[in-house]
Amino acid sequence: MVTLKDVAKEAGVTATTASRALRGLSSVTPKTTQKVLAAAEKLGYRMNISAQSLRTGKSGTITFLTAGIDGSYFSTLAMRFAAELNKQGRHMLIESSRYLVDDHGNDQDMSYLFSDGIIAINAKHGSKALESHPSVMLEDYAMNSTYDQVNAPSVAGTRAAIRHLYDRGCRHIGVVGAGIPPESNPGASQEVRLLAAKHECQELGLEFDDERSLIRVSWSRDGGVEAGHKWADEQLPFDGLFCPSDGLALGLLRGLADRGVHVPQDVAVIGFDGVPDGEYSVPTLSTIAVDFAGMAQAAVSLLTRRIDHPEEEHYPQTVTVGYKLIERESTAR
Amino acid sequence: MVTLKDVAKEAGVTATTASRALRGLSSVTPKTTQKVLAAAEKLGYRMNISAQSLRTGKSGTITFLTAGIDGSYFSTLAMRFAAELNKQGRHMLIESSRYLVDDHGNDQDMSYLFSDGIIAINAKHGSKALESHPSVMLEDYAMNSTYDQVNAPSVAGTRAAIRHLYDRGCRHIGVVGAGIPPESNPGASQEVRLLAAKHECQELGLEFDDERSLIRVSWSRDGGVEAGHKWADEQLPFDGLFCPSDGLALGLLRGLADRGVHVPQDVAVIGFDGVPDGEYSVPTLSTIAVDFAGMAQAAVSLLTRRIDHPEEEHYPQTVTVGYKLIERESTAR
DNA sequence: ATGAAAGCGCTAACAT
DNA sequence: ATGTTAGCGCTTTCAT
Repeated sequence: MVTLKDVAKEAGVTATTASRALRGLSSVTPKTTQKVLAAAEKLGYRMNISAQSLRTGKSGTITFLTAGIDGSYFSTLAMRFAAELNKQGRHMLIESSRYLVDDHGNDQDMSYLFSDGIIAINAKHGSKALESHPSVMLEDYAMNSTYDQVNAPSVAGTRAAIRHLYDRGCRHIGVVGAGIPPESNPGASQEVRLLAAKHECQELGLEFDDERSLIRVSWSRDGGVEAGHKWADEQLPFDGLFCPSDGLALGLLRGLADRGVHVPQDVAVIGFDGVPDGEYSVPTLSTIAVDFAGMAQAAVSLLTRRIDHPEEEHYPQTVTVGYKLIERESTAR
Repeated sequence: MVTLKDVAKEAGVTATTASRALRGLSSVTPKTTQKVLAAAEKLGYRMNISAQSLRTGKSGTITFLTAGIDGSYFSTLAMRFAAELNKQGRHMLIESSRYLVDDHGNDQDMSYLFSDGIIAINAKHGSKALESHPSVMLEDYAMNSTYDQVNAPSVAGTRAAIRHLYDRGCRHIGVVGAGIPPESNPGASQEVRLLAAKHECQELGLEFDDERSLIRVSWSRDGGVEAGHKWADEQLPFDGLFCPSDGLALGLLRGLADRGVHVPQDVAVIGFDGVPDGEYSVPTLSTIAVDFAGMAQAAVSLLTRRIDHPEEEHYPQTVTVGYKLIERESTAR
């Protein structure tokens, strides 16, 4: 293994100078720098990140903590973050939170903690990992959080979606998803969007009943399929359906197709997120496209600041990014 | 920051003993181990991975090197690998190779090299990163490779797909994708599958013309859309279409829908990969489902062996995993 | 079964 | 502008 010492010897300087040259510090003569660079190249030198990290206390790595990256939503989001971090010369470590807790809900494996900061989505508060690092929570929505938060525009976006259905002539709007009121919280965005949908319906003077206006299914593509079957089989009275995620909406489209239902003629459908898949579905999916890139930028910049200036006092900040209503076939009528 | 020393002091032992206790070595009294564990817990000790890694020369991390994880194919694959690695107590670092080369094609950022091994997909040979680590190439297909390879069953799977179209009555089979012969190589699997399709067609006694049997489009969902338009607009004579990736197939379905073409009545379509999306498309997509989990297992075990036994001589190995033909609506006729 | 000492490869602080 | 020294936190000899 080629170490800095080897490079230094080859270049006829000490390790310190070699280190400085490699990092491009201006205190080194251009000529010396050249010699060092040439020596490194010649020997095929690769820096030992562990050593650097041990010495400097920084690893240049951020952990993206998520239950999984399967599905377009997570992979699209994860890619945005990777791109944003790479821009800064940092690297992204993806961890599946599902492997990190034991049966008692305690952190199981903590080795990922060597990263400089954590970006977590749908994580529970108070975990040791989050506490001991600069962290940003995505889609958290907790009030008075001690973490920085970066959220999708769930309220504004949902209202825009409902209003869009209304503008397209829908007067009986249904919402697909799990229950509203006290129910448990498998992702806070779900609850927020469901509530916002209710409010907007009421504001538009539409009837909204917690029992009957909701198609209660799981928050997944399969849940969407089930909702589609229900709409047809139980002859639900909705002429417009809001899905608080594109996955749900894409499943719904499939479920309705199973029953020969025509979208948007028989019922209009709109999703939320703006994953690329909605561009290719049959019919194509109208949706609220969230500014994923903006989320990545915001989160990374929040994190970077805390990492680079650990001495500054930290005031938790909440960023809500923008959205764009994308009108496609599923509401074209 | 709580270090091993602090824990040792709290437990009334030395750092050496504390280290041994924490690692569960049998040379430590159960009683001492308990004391150390309790001290660690009490102080909220978290091991410094950089230090451990510097000392042992292992980081417990594998890099998954890919151009991007967008799209179901990559994210599904990446998740399988993350799961497999987590089973072994290792962690997965995802790197986008697109950020790792400068304009001259040289490695740009090499810091990710701190991982113990690399799993690369669609990577070019000979990069420093790959050379200096235990690495496994996915979907490589190069003969006489010096790397371990883990491949999808491109030949067998493709032939099964073509035969399936044939069994469903198709006698004019078209293949969607970029050109066969000398063309450049944006992913070796593409070329292999195209060739296998040609061979199988010929074996079945079907006409296959390099010019006319191929719908030349880019290897992407948009390429699939374009192929669909072409089929309709140019009245191509195919009654069955093979897409060497599900992305292509899903795009094709959309492109055909744009022109009001009915699948499978007007033309049958089959894909390759077996991503979950095909289960929800309209129509649902017949496909060759690759054993992703098997790929992950094989690659990780190959890698693990080399990492844990660096002294063993290395004979590059090629693993080809299995597949399953999944018959869905797009070929149901 | 436990401890003492050395050192992994790097960089920050302090000379010169 | 460059060198010397020390030490980041851990594990691995080698003693005891």
